[in-house]
Amino acid sequence: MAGTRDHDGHRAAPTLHDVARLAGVSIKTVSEVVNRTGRVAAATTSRVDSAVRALGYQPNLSARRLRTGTTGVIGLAVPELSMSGYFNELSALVVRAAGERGLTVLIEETGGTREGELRALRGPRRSVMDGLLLSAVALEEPDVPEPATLAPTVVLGERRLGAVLDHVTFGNEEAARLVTEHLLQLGRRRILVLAGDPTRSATAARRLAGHRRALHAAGVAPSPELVRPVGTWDHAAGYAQVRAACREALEFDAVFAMNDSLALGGLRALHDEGRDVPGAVAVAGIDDVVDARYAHPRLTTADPHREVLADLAVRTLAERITHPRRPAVVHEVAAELRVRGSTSAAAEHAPV
Amino acid sequence: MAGTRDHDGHRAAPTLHDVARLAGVSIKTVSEVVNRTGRVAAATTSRVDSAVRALGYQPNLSARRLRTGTTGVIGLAVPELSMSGYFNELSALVVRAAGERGLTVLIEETGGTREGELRALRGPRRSVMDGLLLSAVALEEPDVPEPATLAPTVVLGERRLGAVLDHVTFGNEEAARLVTEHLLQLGRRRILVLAGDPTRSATAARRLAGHRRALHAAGVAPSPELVRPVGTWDHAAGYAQVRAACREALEFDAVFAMNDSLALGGLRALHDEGRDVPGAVAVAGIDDVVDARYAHPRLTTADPHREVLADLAVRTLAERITHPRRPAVVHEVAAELRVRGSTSAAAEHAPV
DNA sequence: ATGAAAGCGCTAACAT
DNA sequence: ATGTTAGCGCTTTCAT
Repeated sequence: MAGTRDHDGHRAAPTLHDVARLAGVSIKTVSEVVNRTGRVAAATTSRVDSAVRALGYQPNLSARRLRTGTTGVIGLAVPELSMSGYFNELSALVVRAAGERGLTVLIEETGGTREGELRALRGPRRSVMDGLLLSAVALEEPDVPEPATLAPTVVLGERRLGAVLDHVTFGNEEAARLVTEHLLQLGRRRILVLAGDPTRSATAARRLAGHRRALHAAGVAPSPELVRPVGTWDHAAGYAQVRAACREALEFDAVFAMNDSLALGGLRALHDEGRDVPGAVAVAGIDDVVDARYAHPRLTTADPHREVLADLAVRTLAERITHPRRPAVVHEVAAELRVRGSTSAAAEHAPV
Repeated sequence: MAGTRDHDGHRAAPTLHDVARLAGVSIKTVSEVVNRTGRVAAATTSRVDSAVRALGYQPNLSARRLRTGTTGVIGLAVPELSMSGYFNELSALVVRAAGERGLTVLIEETGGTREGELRALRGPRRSVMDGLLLSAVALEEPDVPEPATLAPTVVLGERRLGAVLDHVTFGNEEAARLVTEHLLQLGRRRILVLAGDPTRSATAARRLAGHRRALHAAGVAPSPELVRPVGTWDHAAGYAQVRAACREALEFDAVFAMNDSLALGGLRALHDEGRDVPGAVAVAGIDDVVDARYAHPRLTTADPHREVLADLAVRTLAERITHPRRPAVVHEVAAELRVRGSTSAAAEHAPV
């Protein structure tokens, strides 16, 4: 019989013990066979293997973790898994990249707050994971616990948590600069900015900085009234702000959104207001989300190369897990401008 | 000193023992204080609490699980977390709903294959989770292990895994019927169907059945050439099939896509082909993805009420975890038609 | 009200 | 080549 029944008639999962008894060997031998470690005689191995199959034995990862500190589970903490957009796509890619390395991903939302990020960084959930990928937006350097205390951690996004932790970052400032430069080159001078709060989000701060730098380089004075704050970085916020700007008769000939969701919301608002895109208003975002490529018109944006980023992040974390004492590394992935129909009518009819 | 240093100078996480020593009590007392269980004197409690804070103690969930079989981690196994679309939004909602109940979500991709789903159902990862939410598309009833063997499991999607497991399903057939009826009422008779493989996906089979039922009820004969197979249910596939249909000069006055990603891809293809939507071709999908509401024109679709679904799923699983022996339950969430501009020009200018 | 100790399933010294 | 056993951190009976 596979396993033992508890008083309820419920069957407990078979353990090494059960397998050992069935195969007539010691549990150590079973452990070695299961993990393909140590040298076990071929005959014994196959006997154990069939016992494993007969019982449907599966190692208990909690027990293994308790003993060895390893589970094959890594954590991914993001501000929030909104319905659509960057973190959603990123986590899909992280799950994929992790899966390719035999790792499973535990997803946590931090809400983008200091408390949430601290909870991810040192909360009890850490004890089931081998390492953590943290998309930090609120955490400040002094919050980071003494490195020796910290289990393997890789920070995603702006480098802000000191030189102690590995970082995989994306050129946020560069991306915003590229997009803004592109709009300026098209002759646009009144660029509406859909901007996250730079005091609460490092990403927002970097992107705003890049935008300003491009304006400055082109000799265009920044107009405070063109910067429209958004709380959440989603379609609804982009729609609301652009719609409001139109109603207020604010003059603008371009929209630079800090991400594609905002841009797509803004695009929709412009349709509803009857403004021609890109004729009257050019629109661009950052992220190169899938839906950007299928919008009407297609959305010009900066591609952060999320696949590269996700793969690099998982690889860096895997490295850190196997080599906890190596010095911290920093990887930066460059952004790439994708010009499409929302800024250039010519680009709209190029091949997909 | 917080914790002990290992030979490497690396600091081990503090344990109940460390806290007990610092507070001058036994580890049992500490355990009771940490879990707010049993009656401990107020003075002792506060002494322990400050020791916990001083050391930054965090319970080791692997050890707890080993002892009690509980971690606060649940699994979510989906066919695949594509870049955008249904499962993406669903998992975001599940993570949210789980978070509200203090649960964390371990995400797994099954690839939509029998092996992948079996792996999720009985693989070693189960030993770190309290329960599993399984979006089964390939698994057949006989694959399901004897229920007594199985840890808490709730199946999402079509009811196909017998009466043994809890199911939270969505009215797939109903949804497809609603959408098709709507298109027929508009006078459309040549409906192009972007259809997943009904032999490989139960969802596809149900949706196709609903579509056919609506056709039949309206006395419209189904035309095999109008059913275009798609491998993946994403934008690219929808784009490719609609584009191909146009090039082949296939006549159609509507597109019914089995999900919104396909529909949005198709919509883009129609733009590129210069077909008027909804004038020449009406387009509708299923899922009510965020981007459907911001597409141009806005996409008519069937809303599966994902929030309700996600919440119900998590709640059902939580119930199952606390009451393993209760009889299995089935919940079905009804679909709701959302008429928008992609089928009705009038609807396009209604309030968002 | 608090403490001592067993044992969850596993790995890895240490024995044989 | 295989077996015995300690102990990872925790909860929980059983004593006190």
